[in-house]
Amino acid sequence: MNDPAALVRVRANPRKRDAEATRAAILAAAKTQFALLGYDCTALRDIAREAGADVALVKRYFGGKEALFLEALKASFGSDGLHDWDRASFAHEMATMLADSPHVDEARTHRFQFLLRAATSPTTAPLLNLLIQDRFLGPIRDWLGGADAEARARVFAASYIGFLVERLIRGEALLGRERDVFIDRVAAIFAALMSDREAAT
Amino acid sequence: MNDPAALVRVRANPRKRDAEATRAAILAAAKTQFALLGYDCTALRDIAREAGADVALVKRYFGGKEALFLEALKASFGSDGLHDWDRASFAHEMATMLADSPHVDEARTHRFQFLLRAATSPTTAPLLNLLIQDRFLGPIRDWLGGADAEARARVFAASYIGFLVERLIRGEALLGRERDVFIDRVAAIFAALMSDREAAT
DNA sequence: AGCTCATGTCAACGAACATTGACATGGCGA
DNA sequence: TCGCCATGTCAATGTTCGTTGACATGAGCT
Repeated sequence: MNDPAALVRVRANPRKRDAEATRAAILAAAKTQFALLGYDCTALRDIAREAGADVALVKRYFGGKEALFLEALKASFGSDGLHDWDRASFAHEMATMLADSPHVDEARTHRFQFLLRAATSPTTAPLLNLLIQDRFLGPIRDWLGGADAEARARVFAASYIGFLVERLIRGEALLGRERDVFIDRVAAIFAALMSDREAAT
Repeated sequence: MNDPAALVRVRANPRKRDAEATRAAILAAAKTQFALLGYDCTALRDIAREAGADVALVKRYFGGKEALFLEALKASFGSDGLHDWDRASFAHEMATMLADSPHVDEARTHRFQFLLRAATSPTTAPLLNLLIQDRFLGPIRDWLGGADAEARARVFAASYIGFLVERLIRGEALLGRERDVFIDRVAAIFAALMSDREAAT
């Protein structure tokens, strides 16, 4: 995004003619840009410039914008991040991450921002149904386990996305007691969903 | 959206020269289109066609696309819908609405879809901070009441948006036991947030 | 009726975009 | 060293968009 440093870097380190490296660079830039701006607001030219390549190469290596988007989306969900969470501390840690600034867990945030952007763009939303099932809802369901894992995973995923949007909208950081209450409440939601025993009302 | 019926209707009921009516028609069409497609994917020409007006009138009456969007956004949140909910049945009714097809509560869904689209578009997101505070978070906070209403309203609003996104992504309807569990879990979340006494973990 | 100004229509502009095919060029095998 | 093909570059095309100013027209007033 008008990053002069990137241009300098590109000119300083001209890639040797290497199709694979170029393809990878384009894909990496695509992941970033699509996650940041969404499908509609991302220009192939920007991706190409960020990757230090030409727009025409995008067409050559990926076929077109939509194909590039799909590949970037799939690549972003290659390794899911749930397996390595400690179940005991998960709810509280996740809630803390959601309460504080977006820079705490950049990589994870990035991936799910990508998902969110993809889900809320009318152009790409129809493409997501299957992918969501396989790479998002599925892993969550398996990780949750227990009875009615499917439905709980739905609520889990929905809440998660909602908190991401909230953090996206909210500019300033939460502080003091408001932050504590926010974390406690969010943690309670996740904790409840991790159990297959419905809490008493 | 290529709706021949709209064209026919327009030609059949040509508005008499009435600036106010034309302005209102454009604004109504804008509310629909912006909510449906988001800021970036909505073309002024489509809005004008839907309203049976000319593109130039958009400029004359509103000044430009961004101004029209802001006015449409504010107009969509003129009357908030929380006051008239029955508090006793709120959580379950809201959860049911979120579980079932988008057509159950068209108007309310519509308004919040507008908000969601506005929040997730990089073009319009920066404009939202104040509006969100005043017309969305504020009413929820007041409606919730009790201790730490601010923080609870944040979690409430975030969850709500998340469930809207989930419904947007999910194509098919929820059925049978999955639907029941979904509703119960979502209702539990809302119910917990309506109380200022944190549930025991 | 005639004038007039609010209201509506139209065509065009310039920018941004994805896509495409023609062209240049560097690296590698013969 | 020479030639070829993968790789990279460039310019052009067609489309869509927001915006703009010039022009037409109808309703209401004198």
